[in-house]
Amino acid sequence: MTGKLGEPGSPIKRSREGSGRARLEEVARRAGVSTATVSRAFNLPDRVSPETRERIFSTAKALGWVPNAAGRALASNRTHIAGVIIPTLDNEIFSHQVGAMQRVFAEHGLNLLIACSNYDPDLGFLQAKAMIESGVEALALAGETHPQALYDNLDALRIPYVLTYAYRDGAPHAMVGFDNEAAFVQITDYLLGLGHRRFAVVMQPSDNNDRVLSRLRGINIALRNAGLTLAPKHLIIGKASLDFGISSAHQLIAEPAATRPTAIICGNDTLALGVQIGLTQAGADIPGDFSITGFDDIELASKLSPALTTMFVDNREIGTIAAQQLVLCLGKENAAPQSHQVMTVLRVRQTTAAPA
Amino acid sequence: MTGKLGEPGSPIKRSREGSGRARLEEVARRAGVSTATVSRAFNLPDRVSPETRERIFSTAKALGWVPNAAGRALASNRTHIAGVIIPTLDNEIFSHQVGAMQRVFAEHGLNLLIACSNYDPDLGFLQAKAMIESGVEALALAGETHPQALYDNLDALRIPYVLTYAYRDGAPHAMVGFDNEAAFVQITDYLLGLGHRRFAVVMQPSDNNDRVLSRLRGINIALRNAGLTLAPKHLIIGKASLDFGISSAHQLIAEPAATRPTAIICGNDTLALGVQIGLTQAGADIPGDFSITGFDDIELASKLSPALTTMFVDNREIGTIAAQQLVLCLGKENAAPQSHQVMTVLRVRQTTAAPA
DNA sequence: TTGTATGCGTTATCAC
DNA sequence: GTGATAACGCATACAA
Repeated sequence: MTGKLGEPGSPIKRSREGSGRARLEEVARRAGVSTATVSRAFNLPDRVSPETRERIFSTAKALGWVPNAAGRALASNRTHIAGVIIPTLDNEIFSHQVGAMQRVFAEHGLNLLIACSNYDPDLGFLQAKAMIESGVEALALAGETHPQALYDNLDALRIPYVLTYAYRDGAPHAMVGFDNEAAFVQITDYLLGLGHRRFAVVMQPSDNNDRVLSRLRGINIALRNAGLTLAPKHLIIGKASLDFGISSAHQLIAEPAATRPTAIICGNDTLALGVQIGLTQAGADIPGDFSITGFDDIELASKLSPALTTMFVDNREIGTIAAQQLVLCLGKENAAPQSHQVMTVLRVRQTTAAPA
Repeated sequence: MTGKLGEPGSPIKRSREGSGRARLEEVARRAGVSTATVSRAFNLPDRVSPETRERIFSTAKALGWVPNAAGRALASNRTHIAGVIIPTLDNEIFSHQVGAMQRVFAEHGLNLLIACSNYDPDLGFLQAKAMIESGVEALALAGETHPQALYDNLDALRIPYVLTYAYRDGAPHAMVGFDNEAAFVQITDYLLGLGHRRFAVVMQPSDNNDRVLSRLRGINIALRNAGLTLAPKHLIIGKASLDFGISSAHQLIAEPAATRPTAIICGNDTLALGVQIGLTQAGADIPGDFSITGFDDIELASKLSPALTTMFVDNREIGTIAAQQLVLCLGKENAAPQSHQVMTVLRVRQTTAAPA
């Protein structure tokens, strides 16, 4: 039934449907070598004589043979697939991270599966399960808020993983990111240093979002250290869109000048730009009447007038390092990915000044 | 050697390293059923009695068993993996498309591989090959400019594919997108209708980019029909960044007012915003001195002052439809994906007016 | 350097 | 409804 006596013309009787594509075995038969040699020709070319190697390559090409992923994965116990789960691709923060990861993985012969959790940890868990069933060898997850069962599954299956966009000393998992809390302490301290005493915060929703919670914590810590607290009505939470920034601005400027905040800390540059647009529409002067800070430092932040004071985060570096850590783990047995803290940079521009 | 007599305690002697994870066979042994029944319990639950089914589920859970992707794929001849290749994730145009695709694929139990070609068709071909070797069942490719060998490979392997972000009547491949040429004819005609006669174009590079070539063609056709031509120095090509838009603006405003263009057609909203910023910096009045058009209608376009006249493109719809077409093909044998034209909408706002 | 034989973990066929 | 068993396509230990 096997190999060497089979005439090329007689199709082997099959009890099941195959893929219908050429198999390595057929390449071997036509090249007059064994299947082992064909396999070696592609995977360990040095151990095959140049002549037979070339013969194998050309007959494979003539047949249009492509190694079957499943067969290869089953025999070699490697899928060459990694995965990443992020909240959404609509935020350039994450698309930049994913783009950088994909590049690193591709350089190491790994394909990248991607899925979005839509800020829902349970959906993220489902996506991760689906990826595991597709045989991912490593996984990158945005943020720290994931079901314990996910971590348990990954540990049990010995799938290395890193958490991105966040970093905490002493965290129980490998993290590649920055300290969100410290970053917002820095922003708040900077504004306090300018003399601001009345603050507002325009932030994206904190549900299931450890990064946002850290940021709020950072702001509150810095304010408390200055003997201040954030008035509940000055904590404005909503979708990270220009529109929400604009409407928040209108809400803030409607207050009497005496109690009105003089500094507005925004959760990201989109919100900050929205606030800036809204305040400008209302005739306010920036930074004369209000100081505004953003976060991320998107390209537009430095080009508008007045240019936005914000915190630079290198999301591509986060993606690159996270992927590198995972690639490293796939080399060694039992290697665990290392945490890595990425630095942020406060970029002081024109939307901040001392209060009037 | 097999199953039913093996004591749970005695590890089966293996001549090779396995995955080290629990196998379906062990679930079967512990549940006191055959491997076939375990497989059925998960894949065809109706054909297994409720009691044994539950018993199987619980022992599988207790063992932490996860089906091996390779084994399953090899036996079932399905990987449940689709792929998408785009130029870059740094452009929200594509990240929105990918996000929409991922959602549709996930709803149909398919995981999504992603790769970026960086606007290099050869790199794209390599990425596609890598995906094919990972067993993708279907592929979405941005644009039409791909090596013929790629199309040939996909056809030979019977992997259904669609091209996105472009649409042409009578194209040889399934396409989901819009007619870039017609869209720019429309923009140009609109400006001509306002009375403009001197045009400039600020466009992203056209190398290996059929979409950009179509756009330029559209502009030139519309101008020619009006008896006009674009002066070479008024075709400014460069990276689709704010900075390039700004520098292009400075270049244009440096010309003597008599020969200066009165309308500036930009390849996308980022370039248009850059031009707008650059002209405003230079003290020009918009739309008094210059009319500006963008493309894509990003959120910011309608919020800035003056609001940008641009063309709306629903990239999420493109991604959704492309993925749906591919999913449809995976159902039937020999089904080919269908082309679908997505409509664009000219959104006239404040950056365009009749020339002085 | 090359071939032989076998296992990788699952599904599908067929018989019961 | 269930079990036995043969594929699925490839890689690799081992022998030659």
